[in-house]
Amino acid sequence: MKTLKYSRQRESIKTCLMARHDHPTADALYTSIREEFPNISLGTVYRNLNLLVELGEIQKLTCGDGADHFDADTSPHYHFVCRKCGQVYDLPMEPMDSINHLAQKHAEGQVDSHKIYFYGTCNDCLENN
Amino acid sequence: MKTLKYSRQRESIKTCLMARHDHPTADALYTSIREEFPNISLGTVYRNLNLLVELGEIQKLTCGDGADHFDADTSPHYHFVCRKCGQVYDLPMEPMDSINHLAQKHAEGQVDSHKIYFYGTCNDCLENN
DNA sequence: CTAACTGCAAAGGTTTTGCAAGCGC
DNA sequence: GCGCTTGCAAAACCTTTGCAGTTAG
Repeated sequence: MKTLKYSRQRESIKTCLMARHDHPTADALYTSIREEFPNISLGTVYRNLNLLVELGEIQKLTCGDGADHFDADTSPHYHFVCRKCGQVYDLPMEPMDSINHLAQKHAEGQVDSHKIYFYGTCNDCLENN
Repeated sequence: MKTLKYSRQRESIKTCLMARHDHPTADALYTSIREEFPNISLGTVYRNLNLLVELGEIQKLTCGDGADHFDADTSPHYHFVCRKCGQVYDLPMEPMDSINHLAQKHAEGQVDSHKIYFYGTCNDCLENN
């Protein structure tokens, strides 16, 4: 077990992610952070995001558009992904705790968690046709 | 709209995928197909897999382990992903058709479909500790 | 003959990693 | 000072693409 040390970069990455609600990719976050730390490297952003995911302080979203997205909200909730623009939205609906047990009955193993992604077209893309 | 032409390679890719139930990655499928077509290229495998996905004949699974997996079963069903070995299993549970409507009430857009991935440890990995 | 398809190889995009220097404790 | 962290750059990895040759209709 390795001991964590404070780092201004990690602090900033977490703060910045908590302040946004658009579930940025590592690269988008990197662009933001560079306003405060012009010399930070993309490798550092990735290393810290992975570290924060391991610590359970943030979560990684793999919604199928190529790059992973990150979310500072680790409470159970679901996401809506626009297939046109790729934007990822929080979905303020009740988490379905019971479906882990439902899945458990049919799974060939121990079920711990689940993720749900809803797909469709967001209002912005519907309007701008 | 472009017209499709028959190709032995595409035929073989689909047949091979239908015969397996382990949701292979493009590369794993490529290795299999090479037994029948030693000269097939990975690019051809990707091109045809994407084509088959567009046609709705197979589906792509993005479960978060880096590479996409493919599934010849396009009927609505869910998947169980082992976090230890990365194996993807079919989950023979009832599809929850109603949750699209549930999500629709809270979504900032038009919801078309959803995917659910359950995560945990598969029996093989539990046994081999 | 024409347009779709192929193999090959190169390029593209995302993420990880090795290394020497820097910094927290 | 020790060891975690950083910046940089290279590498690894997965997927797409350009091209010239092949094949189905």
